[in-house]
Amino acid sequence: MDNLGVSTSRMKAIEELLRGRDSAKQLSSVINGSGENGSSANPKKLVKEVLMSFTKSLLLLNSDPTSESHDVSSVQVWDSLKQEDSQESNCKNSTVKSRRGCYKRSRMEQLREMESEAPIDDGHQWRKYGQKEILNAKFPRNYYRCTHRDQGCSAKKQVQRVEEDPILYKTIYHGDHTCKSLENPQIILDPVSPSSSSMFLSFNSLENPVFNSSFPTPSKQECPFLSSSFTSSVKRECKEEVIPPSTSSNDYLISSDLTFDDSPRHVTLSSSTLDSEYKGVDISDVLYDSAQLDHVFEPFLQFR
DNA sequence: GTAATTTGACCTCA
DNA sequence: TGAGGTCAAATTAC
Repeated sequence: MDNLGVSTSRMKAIEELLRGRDSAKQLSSVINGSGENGSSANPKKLVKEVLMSFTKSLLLLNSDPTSESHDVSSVQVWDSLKQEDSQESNCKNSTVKSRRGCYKRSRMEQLREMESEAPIDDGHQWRKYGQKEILNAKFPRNYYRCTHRDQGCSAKKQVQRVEEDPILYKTIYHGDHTCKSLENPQIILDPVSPSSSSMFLSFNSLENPVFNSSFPTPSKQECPFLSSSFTSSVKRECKEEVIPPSTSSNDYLISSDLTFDDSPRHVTLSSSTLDSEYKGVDISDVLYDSAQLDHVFEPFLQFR
């Protein structure tokens, strides 16, 4: 696609990301104790700036209807916009038993198609209701529907590994969420601290080995501070496909209430959302040098 | 005990 | 007619 039609929202988002990257670099310098650029900046302030940058960028991208970057970690293709087929199945009046298999086939419904390097966590809760071997396809197709179907939410999705590139997962969304589970699926606020600017970031572990090695895909017990939707989805997908942790993306909930202990090299997680045993995790290895930061930001900025 | 997943059967539609 | 989508009982996980 060409970039001529880049919207102002996207340009602003990119500006925000660049600003965030600068702040992250400064933060990196502070953590490394290099103090270059004469940066005596307050690390707390820098963290807030980085988080603010991500938040603003994601808001901008999500509010931009022309943006293809609703999910910055994936390639999204608005496959087709079709009218919802209002035709109700004529099975409505039949008994529960005889209604088996009665469904609206997605002939004219709205669908979105996207590919990502790991099963996408879009912030919504999904329940798997089927798996099907597809003719001439190496991998089965998995069928999910919104957990809040009882609230009338008809959103569904199909997930299937891409044959040509098994690292990729193709996700097709059918219908929109009418449930209130999340109004903005790309930005997940930490339910424990709703006032915080916590947000959900997706880092590609293949492109960012530092994340991969530092953060193997955790279970919920192992990492209770991670978004529950993240851990549940990863757990489910891994169980189905036995995805080794090294091939799944690592999505982490970054909380804004990071604090710093006396040593500038040690960044300590002391979020209220952490269980005591996870407080004191040293993430300085993650934010070690600015070269790695560039690597982290690279996928976000490639849309320029 | 409850919720989620698995899987074979069933149904629709091209 | 068969591929694909869904149902729902059985099973598993928490």
